[in-house]
Amino acid sequence: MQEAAANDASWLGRFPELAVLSQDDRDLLGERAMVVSLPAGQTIFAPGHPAEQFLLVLDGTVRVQQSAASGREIVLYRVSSGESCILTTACLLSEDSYYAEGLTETPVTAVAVPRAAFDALMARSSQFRQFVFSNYAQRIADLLHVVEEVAFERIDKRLAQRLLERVGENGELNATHQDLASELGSVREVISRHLKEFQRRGWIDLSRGRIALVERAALSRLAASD
Amino acid sequence: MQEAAANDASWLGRFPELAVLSQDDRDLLGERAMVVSLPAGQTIFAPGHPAEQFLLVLDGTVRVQQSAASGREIVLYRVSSGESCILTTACLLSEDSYYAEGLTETPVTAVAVPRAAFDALMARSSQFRQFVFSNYAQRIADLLHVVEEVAFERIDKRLAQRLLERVGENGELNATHQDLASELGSVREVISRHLKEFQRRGWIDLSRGRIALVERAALSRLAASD
DNA sequence: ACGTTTTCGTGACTAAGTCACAGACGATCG
DNA sequence: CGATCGTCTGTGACTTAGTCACGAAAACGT
Repeated sequence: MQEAAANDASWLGRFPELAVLSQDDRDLLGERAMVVSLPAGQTIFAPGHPAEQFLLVLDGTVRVQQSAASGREIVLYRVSSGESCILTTACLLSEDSYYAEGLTETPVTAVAVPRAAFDALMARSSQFRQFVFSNYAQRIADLLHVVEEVAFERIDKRLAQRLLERVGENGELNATHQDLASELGSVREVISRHLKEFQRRGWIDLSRGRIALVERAALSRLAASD
Repeated sequence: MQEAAANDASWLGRFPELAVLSQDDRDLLGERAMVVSLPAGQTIFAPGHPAEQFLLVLDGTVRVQQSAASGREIVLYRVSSGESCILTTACLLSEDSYYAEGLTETPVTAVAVPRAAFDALMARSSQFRQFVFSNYAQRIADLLHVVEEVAFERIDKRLAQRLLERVGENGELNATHQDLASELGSVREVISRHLKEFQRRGWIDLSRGRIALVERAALSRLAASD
């Protein structure tokens, strides 16, 4: 973890909801918060290893996922630039362990607000409270969305959605079948078979660790089907 | 909705975490909060119909569930005596609609804290903030548990767990197969078949709208199996 | 007692997940 | 270059879960 100079709160521009803070509150953040850099693949929080800071992501993405004893995993949501990793604060307060973990998916630059500064801002700034609450609300909405998908949606539809979500500018994704299975809380074999069927229909092109989307429209249609 | 006399904050005894509030804060709740009575089957909040008050449940239970377009449902968690219906506050802040709804499952007595009083307490009482945050944390933990179960657990195990959870003092439950399917986010036929199998093994006794647990130990074993 | 509504049972089928193993690709190193 | 090794992918056979289409049985009201 690298620290930048304190007192530099230029990063505040990334968080429109914090722009409304008073000068005093902005100063507090400038003084107490630190910009940190994390490599990809770093664990931010995990069961039995809660985070001690409130993180605001500037660059990169943090993946929050749940792992089962069987080894199966499911991605709950991602925290990206301009968003906060609010679950870390909830982790601190819950006696029950969480079984959710946060990992940096890319190198991440983030602002770490120490617990004491976080508490102080919660106490004195209604705008900051508003920011924190709307973050909670967003994450709860994300979790409800996951429940809905896992409980009620077909896997081929969900797979098509993910392919479209995660495709890069070049129309490709670098992901193994196992990676996609872990995204969706499914297993490789099932994903492999559906990908194969997509390929048979000419929708995608498969190679080892790489998927190229050929017929985006067809995938979109499946992704939007009821 | 019936209101009780204001200024009577004797209900505070039900919330140990609020016992630590200052006298001023307790007075505020006594003055502004109102005890309300709701019949069973009442909708507390629903998509496009958010609640405008922070509810603290004194008696009865509120069921929070999610409904899919197909008609399938899943219970997310229940709010019972001494707990708060914190999702209502998150609902207010989230632009995305929620698709979760809250229903009184029994007649419910609750304390309704108006928005303004809630905001005032959040501003001035760290203990109240602590209370609200730990409520959020608990509900998030509940949601994570639902995700884990739906994504990774077998339906027979989950069914056994529910039977044990929801059985009454007399060793019976009044629930249709459809009710149990809606609890678990499954469908009636699947539940019927598993119940039938449980009965064949002598674990339960079935009659219309009623299930009697005969071999609780066997159900517990299944519920705890990995 | 009769028709109506709700609940439950069941067979035949599709979708998803499990298990076991084989083959194929790509990097690395003599 | 070709052999080797770890990872990734393909596939068949099977179990579990969900869908669809019925029909039968139990409770309910009049």
